Amino acid sequence: MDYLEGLNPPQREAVVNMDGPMMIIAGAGSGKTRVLTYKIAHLINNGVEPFNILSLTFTNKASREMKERIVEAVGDDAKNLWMGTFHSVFARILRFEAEKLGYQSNFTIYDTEDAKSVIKGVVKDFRLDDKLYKPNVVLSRISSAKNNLVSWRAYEQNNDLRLEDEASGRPKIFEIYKEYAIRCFRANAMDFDDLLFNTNVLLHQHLDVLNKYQNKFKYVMIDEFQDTNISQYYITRKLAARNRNICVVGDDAQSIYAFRGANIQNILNFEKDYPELKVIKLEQNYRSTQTIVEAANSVIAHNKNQLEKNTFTQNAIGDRIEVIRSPSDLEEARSVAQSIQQAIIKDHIPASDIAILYRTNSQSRALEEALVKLSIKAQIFGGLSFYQRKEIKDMIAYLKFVTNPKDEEAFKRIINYPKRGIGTTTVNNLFVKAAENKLGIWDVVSNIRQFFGGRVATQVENFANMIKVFQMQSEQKNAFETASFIAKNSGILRELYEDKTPEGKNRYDNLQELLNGIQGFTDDPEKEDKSLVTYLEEISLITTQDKEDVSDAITLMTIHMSKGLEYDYVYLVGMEENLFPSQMMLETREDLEEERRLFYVAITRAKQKLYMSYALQRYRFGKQIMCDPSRFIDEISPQYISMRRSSINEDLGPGSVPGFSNFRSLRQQPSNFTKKVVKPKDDRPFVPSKTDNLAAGIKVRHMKFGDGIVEKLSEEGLDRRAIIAFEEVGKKTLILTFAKLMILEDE
DNA sequence: AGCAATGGTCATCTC
DNA sequence: GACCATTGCT
Repeated sequence: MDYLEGLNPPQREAVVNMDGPMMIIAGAGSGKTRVLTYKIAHLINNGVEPFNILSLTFTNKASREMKERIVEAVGDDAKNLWMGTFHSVFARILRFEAEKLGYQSNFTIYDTEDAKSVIKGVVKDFRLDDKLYKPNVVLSRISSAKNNLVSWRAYEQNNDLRLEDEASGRPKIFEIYKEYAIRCFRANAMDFDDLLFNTNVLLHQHLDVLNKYQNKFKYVMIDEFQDTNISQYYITRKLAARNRNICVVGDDAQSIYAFRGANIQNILNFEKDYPELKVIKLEQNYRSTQTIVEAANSVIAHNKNQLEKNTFTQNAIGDRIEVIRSPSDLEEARSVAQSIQQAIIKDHIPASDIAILYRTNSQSRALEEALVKLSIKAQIFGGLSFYQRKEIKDMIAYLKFVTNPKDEEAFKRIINYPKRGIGTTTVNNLFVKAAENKLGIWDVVSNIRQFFGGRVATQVENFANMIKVFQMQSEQKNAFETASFIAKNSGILRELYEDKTPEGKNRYDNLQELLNGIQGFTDDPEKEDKSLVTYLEEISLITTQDKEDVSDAITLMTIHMSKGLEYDYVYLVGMEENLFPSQMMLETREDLEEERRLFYVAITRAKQKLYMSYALQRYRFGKQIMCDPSRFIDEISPQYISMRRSSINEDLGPGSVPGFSNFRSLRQQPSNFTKKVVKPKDDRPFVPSKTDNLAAGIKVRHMKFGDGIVEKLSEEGLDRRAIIAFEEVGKKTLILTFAKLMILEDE
């Protein structure tokens, strides 16, 4: 078949071997998405029914794109594939089977904010010290328990965990876990971890269900296997137990999600679980230049724990990695922005092929401002997502409460928003009454006269009646009609409309945008299930990468988010000790190795050119602090790096760069540089001159381009530029803040 | 009840 | 610098 022609031998082997367990170790840029796509297409071509194939990916976007490509290859049948993220696929299955676990199929999904709010409530009700039992800490403890399949009952009986908690001064965690679980269940709600945990419970306790899905999923594929946790691994192992047609794809060098329970051991366990395992290594990188691939290899070699593999490329050698040093974070942002402007203008790189990557979201701000100054369009991923904004969460809380009136978090958001005179005291009384009578909050609210009288009862009754109308609407109308009705009649729309401040205007627009989004969902002919519940599920499980790309803009995101993506030019900023590697990852070897894998991921995003940048001082936590360059820069073999400074006025002397040893070394220079390096005509040492007095007609020398004559000077925005006619490489426009030029005075 | 102002605390990454 | 929780005032 012709689609096999374009594959290299290991890729082809991965595609044509259909049956039995397989592990594909796929280095960065080795074409694994292609392999996975072809493999599924190949299965379908060979008679496997699409609805017998389960394929788990990392983002919804990835799965959507993959599905589209398979549809193109084998036809509409492929739409029946089960494809999606772990969370979305198993949420779907849990809805079918919810009753078996005592949930209702309209259960809501609690996001992290909801979860923390529940925990806050528990800590308060238990009269525990909220300085000690911070929601973040408690939640991550509970989360990692669930990801390791430790129920609250098991937690209670687990001495090791209890001792750890005692050692950290938080002996009551297990009680909070228990109460948290009870409250979520009472609210008919599952948090992210529950979606996986409960799937495990389902497959474990209900043999009929297990049988059903084992028969259904004759082939199971998992992408980004290195990022799966125990809970996810057990699910797939159980599902594949009958047919043993399980194919996992991953790269241990790119495992960067240990903090959310990912277990790199899964890859090693895999060989134990399936002795007949076929292992295929995709080692040829089709993405990046040789310099980038080898630089990345030289970095990852510092890690002890890794599978043996040898990634290589036949691509051109390419430019060295340029390291930019700046006096401060603001200067850094400016230099990077200028360099990007140059890349767009001079190298004709489309903005959409350029990305700035950083370790923490907070770094985006300075960069964004610098880019705006040069009018470079940028799209920033991460930070507060659309669905996390207050006005959006409020509206969604209405939708959630209407579909699931047990949802206590949604209730708390909407009971007094917009203001209807039901304050915290009243709300607390309602909850107390519910607890006393062992009822849900809605049971009390919807029958308020049985419990309260007076003004309170009137207000609450009005609220309950309103919700009842909404519920009736939702039974008769589609998601969009229901949502618009609620927006109008709850008073949210008016509330936001009347706020004439710019922020208020913005919130109003956001709400309209949300309604548009819901309409888009209802009108989408591809969607078979248009219920509100499905809509809510979809937006709860959205991944940050699912956002559609804005064309014509450069991309700013964290390194974590960039996994799986690629760009021609990549700027990796904030290469400083305590920032990257993060100071929180310095304590153990495992942490540092994970951080190094993150660095590896960052490097391997670049196709053509990679810049790294660091600042000598930076604002952090409201203070200006001094920074040292990241140790990671030193871990790249020096022959792949070249060094420059953002400002030519800085003192230039060997050894003036702390922690940076060999930047001047020209040894082992790659031979077929894509950009030609011009040899100077004499052997005078290259010393950059100040360019203040530069004028047309002056002869200058450039490190890379050789000798030339200044033709014209100009100023654009903040930069001074010079057009220089070089003898060997022709005319170049250089930005003088960057370009290191040596004035040849003897001419 | 509800608002505005103040003060204290805490800073990764994310489904 | 951002997000809370509390306080004090109406």
